[in-house]
Amino acid sequence: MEENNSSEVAKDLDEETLFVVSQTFKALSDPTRIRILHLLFHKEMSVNSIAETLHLRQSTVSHQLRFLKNLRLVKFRREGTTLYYSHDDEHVMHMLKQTIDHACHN
Amino acid sequence: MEENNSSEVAKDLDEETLFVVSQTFKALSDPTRIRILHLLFHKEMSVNSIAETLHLRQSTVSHQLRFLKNLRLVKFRREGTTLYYSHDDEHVMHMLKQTIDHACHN
DNA sequence: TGTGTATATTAGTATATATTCATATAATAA
DNA sequence: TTATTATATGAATATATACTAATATACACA
Repeated sequence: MEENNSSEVAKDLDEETLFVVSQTFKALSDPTRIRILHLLFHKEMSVNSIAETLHLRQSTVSHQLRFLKNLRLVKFRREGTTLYYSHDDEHVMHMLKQTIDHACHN
Repeated sequence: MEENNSSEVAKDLDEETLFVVSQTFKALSDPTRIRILHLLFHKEMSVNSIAETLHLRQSTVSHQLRFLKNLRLVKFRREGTTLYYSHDDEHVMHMLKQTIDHACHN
């Protein structure tokens, strides 16, 4: 008689799962990325407008957006030379929102 | 007429909130800490048994447990010279579990 | 073709982090 | 007391990370 593997005995996690999970949380572990994702909660924004709004260098924002894009947490659409970024992972955004609500009492 | 602050306009997050949120996710962003917390899902465990189970040095486990304890993600009880650690934050453990389930298809 | 604008990339640097070894502390038993 | 066991701590090191300045690329338009 076997138990369902998610109960009773904790198997060690396989390497791929560990990597994906740790990378996901790493994305949310940096104040700059949190601020960027927080901006993208309700609307899409261009790289420059994100930079201006948050008082960050264009280069800094672009680097962090690449990080988030690699994890498929954001996506973009092009309009001329402007790239509009928006969030692309409901689960992660929900976790972020909940944790922010939990942390700040506004 | 003011909107509820959580709608329409995204205010920038205050520094304290950013710190708390980023630290919370940082706790979950390291494979070693994930493995430790994963072990503590269902039971309490001593430092040495965690180290043995995960094939880690006692020192490594102790350092990471201190990190987790500072964030109040784990607590411990003493029995003689042995300290039994267990998880102490349902919200964080729930996020971790969900993200693991989402990442691995076992 | 050139010019201007928006974004991406590269390389360098400073800081943060995880691990390890060696040692310290704490509780217990003999 | 001394010895033993379990855990914590401090210092050193290697790696990872975030930011910046400078430059490259991509697109639009004259």
